[in-house]
Amino acid sequence: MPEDTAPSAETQTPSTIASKVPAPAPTAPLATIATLGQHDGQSVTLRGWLYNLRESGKLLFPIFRDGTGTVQGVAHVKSVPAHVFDSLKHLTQESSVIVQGKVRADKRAPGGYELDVEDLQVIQRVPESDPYPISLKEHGVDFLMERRHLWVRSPRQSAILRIRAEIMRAAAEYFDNNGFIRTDPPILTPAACEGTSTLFPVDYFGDPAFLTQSGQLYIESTALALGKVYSFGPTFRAEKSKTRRHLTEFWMIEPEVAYCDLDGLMELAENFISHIVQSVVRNRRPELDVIGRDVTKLESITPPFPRLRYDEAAKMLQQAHADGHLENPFEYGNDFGSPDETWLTQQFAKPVMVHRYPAAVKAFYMEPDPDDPTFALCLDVLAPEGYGEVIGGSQRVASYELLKSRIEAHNLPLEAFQWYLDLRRYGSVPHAGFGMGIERLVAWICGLDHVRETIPFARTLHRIYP
RNA sequence: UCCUCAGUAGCUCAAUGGCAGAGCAUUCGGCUGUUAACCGAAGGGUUGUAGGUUCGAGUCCUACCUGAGGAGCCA
Repeated sequence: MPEDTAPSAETQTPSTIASKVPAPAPTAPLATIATLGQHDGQSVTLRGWLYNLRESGKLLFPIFRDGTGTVQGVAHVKSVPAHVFDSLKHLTQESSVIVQGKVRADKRAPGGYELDVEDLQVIQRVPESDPYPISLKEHGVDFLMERRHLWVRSPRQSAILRIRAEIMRAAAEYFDNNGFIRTDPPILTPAACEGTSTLFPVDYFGDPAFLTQSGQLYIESTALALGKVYSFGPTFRAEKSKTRRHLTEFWMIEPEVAYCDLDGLMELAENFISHIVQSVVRNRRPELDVIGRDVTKLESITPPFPRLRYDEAAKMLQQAHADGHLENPFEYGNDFGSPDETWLTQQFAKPVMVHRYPAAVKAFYMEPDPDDPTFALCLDVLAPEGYGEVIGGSQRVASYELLKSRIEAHNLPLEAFQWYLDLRRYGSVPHAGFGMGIERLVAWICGLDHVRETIPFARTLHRIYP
């Protein structure tokens, strides 16, 4: 209730007291800007902030935001009480207000409705001596990231966070509706999962420990207990990557399925991604419009996705270099470089699933292809429009002897993997899983050029504030 | 770790080696339908740091700091 949330005059510093005359709280029923259409012709109370203020003589055009959207108010000097007009006229950007007004459909309004202001209660007035730093004009990346705690209020950033939330909801929904059990792995781990990436060390009561880089090994365990499982949580990489695709802390959702092979995994991946994209198209259309995303490109994301063996992709890359589309030649047997991957995804309208990479360039736990053991039964899903890898996964090594020799060949500490080897000692089965980076998926679906805008507070190589 | 680029007013950016500038923001004034409103005025500067070249350096040179983009590695 407004009476409960309004700070008393005693708790405010003199400079932020809204008015010497305490304004009575508006009494009309509460509404949100997103649902104004249900109140056409009625007086409602909105609780929010002043986004912008324009004026034209005796007319004021305040734009309010409340977290659900923005609406333009209209206040004429003759139509509102004098103290309301005065405090509105000198109101500052991002001051918090409770405003009462009559909803009126108007063709000139971007959202279809305007609010004829009737009453106004200023909760906290931003002093003009220290104005809100993020103006409506252009700003640089560093300036905005330094004020990320305020930047999230902007319509574009809010829309992205709403789409992110829908992506996470739909992703969990897909697994929940298809018989998966969510089993979250630990974030504090005793050793590297893969022994490759650089990890963040932490002191665990005097013992060394690390922040997880993947929950995969742990959910292989729960998959053999529960059949179909997934995990969803933050993961950490201490690599000094400095690109538009990298964060040091990011969210990953990982399914793992017992009695699943590579073909089953590819089917899961294309259905999973399609479900997420179509949920966003269906449930977050206004937000996609706010950020200017071409929705037709998302509507076409349905199964099946194109599948490409590593061999075929390699031939395409070599041809692309011969034709002058790629600067550097692709050397068969290597993993794809970033420019290779970008070019490859631009050849397809849908995500492309590249499978069966050379085992030599892939992780130790990947099952070799029985048709040719120099290849791994693995899968990368590359998002279109140049976005690149959003999913990496594989069928896992099922044989105890092979897994043990792989661990030794990679110079990994065998004792740390005894529990993992147990999964092959007691009822080993073919199983497979993948990990999907949420931020890269958000970047692709939103059409962003950097992952730092896909998460409320991005952690990058040079940023841990705010 | 390597390569490239940048750092000037609160913000975004100009300034041939020769007086430190504009738009926005802020304050004041004007305007009864504005859409990042517009018009007029005012205040606002240790040009990232240290050194060097020069009659004279925001500009040229050296080192350093900070950030951005890319490579590698990955989701």
